[in-house]
Amino acid sequence: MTKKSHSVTIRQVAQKAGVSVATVSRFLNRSAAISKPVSQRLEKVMAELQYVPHAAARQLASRKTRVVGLLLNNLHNDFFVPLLNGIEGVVRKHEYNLVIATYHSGSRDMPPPIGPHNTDGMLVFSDGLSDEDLASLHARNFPMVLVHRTPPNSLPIPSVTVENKKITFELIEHLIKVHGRKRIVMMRGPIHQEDSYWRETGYKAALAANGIPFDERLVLNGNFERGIAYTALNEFLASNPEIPVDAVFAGDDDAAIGVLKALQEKGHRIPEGVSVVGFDDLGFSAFLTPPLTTVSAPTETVGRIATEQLFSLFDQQIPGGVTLLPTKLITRRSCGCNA
Amino acid sequence: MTKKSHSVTIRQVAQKAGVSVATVSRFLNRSAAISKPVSQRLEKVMAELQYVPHAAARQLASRKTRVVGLLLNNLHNDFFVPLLNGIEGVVRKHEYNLVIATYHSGSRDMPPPIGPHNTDGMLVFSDGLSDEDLASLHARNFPMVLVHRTPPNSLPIPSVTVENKKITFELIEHLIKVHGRKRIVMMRGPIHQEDSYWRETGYKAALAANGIPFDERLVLNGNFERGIAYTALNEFLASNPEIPVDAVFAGDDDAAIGVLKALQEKGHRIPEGVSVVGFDDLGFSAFLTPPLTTVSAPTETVGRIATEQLFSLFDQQIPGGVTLLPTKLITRRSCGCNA
DNA sequence: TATCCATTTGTAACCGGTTACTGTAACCAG
DNA sequence: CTGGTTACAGTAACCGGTTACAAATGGATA
Repeated sequence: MTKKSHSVTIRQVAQKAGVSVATVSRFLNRSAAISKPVSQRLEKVMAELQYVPHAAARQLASRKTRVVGLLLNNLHNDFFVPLLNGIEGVVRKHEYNLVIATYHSGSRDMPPPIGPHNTDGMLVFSDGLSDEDLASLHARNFPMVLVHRTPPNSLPIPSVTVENKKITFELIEHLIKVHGRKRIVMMRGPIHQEDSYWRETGYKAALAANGIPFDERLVLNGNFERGIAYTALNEFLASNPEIPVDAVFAGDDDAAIGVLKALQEKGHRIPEGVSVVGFDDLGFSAFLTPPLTTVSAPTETVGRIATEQLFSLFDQQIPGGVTLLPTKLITRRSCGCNA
Repeated sequence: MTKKSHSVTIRQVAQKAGVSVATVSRFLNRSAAISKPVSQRLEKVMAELQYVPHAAARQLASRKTRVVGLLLNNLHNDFFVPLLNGIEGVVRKHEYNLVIATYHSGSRDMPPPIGPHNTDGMLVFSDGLSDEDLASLHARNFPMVLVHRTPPNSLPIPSVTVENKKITFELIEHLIKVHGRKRIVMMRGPIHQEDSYWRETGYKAALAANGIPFDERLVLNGNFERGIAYTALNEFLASNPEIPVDAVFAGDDDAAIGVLKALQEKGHRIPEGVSVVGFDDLGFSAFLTPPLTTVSAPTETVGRIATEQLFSLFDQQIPGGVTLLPTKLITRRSCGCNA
């Protein structure tokens, strides 16, 4: 067993090509003009030696990591596939690397795994970093873009998210006005998650606007996860058989899967007995049983724009403020439409 | 604008604590015993200074990155959520970082973004690395675990995947024997993808075992992607109206979504007119219209085991050979069962 | 008290790049 | 022929840690 054989260094390349290390470095980074003959010689030698620059050495010397971080609460939702896809595309285009890590408010006894020490900047989609953490990182001039979260104290940290409140208002009002629903259960998302907060606000506003009293008992914790939503709704149904639920807003499409399962197992007919609606319009949502009424959110675009803004921060360009992408109501059968 | 303010170094900590840098380093890495009073003093000083070790410097000196890489063809499939979840959990448990990158055979003009120069080892779920690439990395002693791919030339590279051929045989035979299907379209996955290969083999074997002649025209490219599957099936239906298709094996559940869409748009009734089956049993599959008959594959477990094997390679432990996880037929309505 | 061993700490040479500063050659105008 | 550019290349000091080796400390033993 030879030891880790990445032993080809810039000095070996330099020696073999008969030039100095500075020349090789400049050639690698295009940081100065190198004469044609020398360039060609270097190209050949590097190929022969299979030279690959050592990332850590480069990072140490140049003080840039060429890495962007993505901090997530968890990885339990199909929502992350389009998001990651949008992010990764931009990261790769810039020839950076992407490190993803989960970190949520429950892990606050350990430091965040990514930060200024190992990334040039990061995308924050996590409640693991408190407002103070964000402020302190921002004060240290660390490039960040918030995803589905607005900056604290109106700090000039760019933020990319989607419109939640108005569309949820529409969604709930649709249930009330078009389908005559009155006892609408709402499954909350993770606590302190902003989408969740605004969706709840929209939900309450729609109830109020239509003269339906708000009933605290109808708000459950679905956590934007099918399993948790399934359990929560089951418990609710079992312990409150006297409440005549006629609709469920699942919080998001993932949770909607758990909601459908729980309701169908109890023999509820959807949408005849109970309407179900979600949020996000994930790829599968049009094909659920029944097809899910939901809100389409441009998740891949969120990822793409957020990452582009992060890179523009690297270039010291003006930050983008809060970017609020439009959402759209998608009515399918699960609410009672298209029957 | 102050410059990147991560300026607290180990020497400052050492000076303020009145010890040498070696002591601080040893304390950080627990690489030698440090006396109680010194430890406490260091702890306090590091907190005061908010010292965070510089990852690149550490990597350079210790010749370890504490990073594991994951190479993927793309990020277009919900399949990746459980896979990533399994991987990330193990990575975090070991206090490593995870960098994910897409790299497929079409990107072969550029070098892979991750490798020995920036990771301690990697998980390969990608056709971007040829068998020769793998062999060469393995020869250089670079820890790797293959995911859904078997090692070339029976090289001792651990590999974790799921049983494809036998279960696909069962799946197709189920269509034939139980539901009397004879003209079964098969949507291939990405070319050179092994799951795809074995599923195709199982498909052919089932046809042969049941006296159904293989018809090349019925094999389409679905690429394990809903959009591509949708387009491919649409084109097929449009240009071969004379072929009386009575079943479609979508290749995987993601493609099944596109298949359902294309068939339903053409007015086919599922499962009465055409049976549809998938593979993977993703979270949504039981809730499609109609519920999808598929094969359940322990994807999160694949991710977890593969990552654990990678870490055991780091410890020089004996590699694990090929791990073949069991799969299981799940019959639902889309094939004609549970009508 | 002198000697020895074990434990803890310190000094300084790396790790493999980047880059400020310097040097040299080639070319031009005067 | 000389002085001044311009264009390219080289030397060596960093970047912030790790660790081999050496040394100091202190307690036990003779």
